[in-house]
Amino acid sequence: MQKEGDFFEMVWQVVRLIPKGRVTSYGAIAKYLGSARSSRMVGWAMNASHNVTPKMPAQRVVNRNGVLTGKNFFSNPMEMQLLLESEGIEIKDDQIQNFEKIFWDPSIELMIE
DNA sequence: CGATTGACGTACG
DNA sequence: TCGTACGCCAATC
Repeated sequence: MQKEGDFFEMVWQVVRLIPKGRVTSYGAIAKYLGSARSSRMVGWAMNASHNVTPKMPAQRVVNRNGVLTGKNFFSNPMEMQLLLESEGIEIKDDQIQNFEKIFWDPSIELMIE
């Protein structure tokens, strides 16, 4: 039935697959879905994620800069950082440290054959 | 129904 | 190298 939300569903599914202590970017997810330039749609999908269950670790999704751009969309902006820090991710000034090291690329980790 | 915005990213100057 | 403009697609005004 929710076929009109296939794109959103895919985004949510990928986000749920993000391992603990790892993060990914909107562009990576969009690229994995086949539309690297549709990164905005990923953001929209996350915005709709508030109405989806189970709640996905949206805190693990950041922009390509490694900055917590969507922290303002959480119940409490600092909650996003706290959640990431709780997973072992180091954050400084809303920016993820060692972003390249903990970066989780679905198109690579999920291994598209 | 048309125009604007939006949790981004890439291209161009 | 940094700043600005444009593009994607969908939802909202």
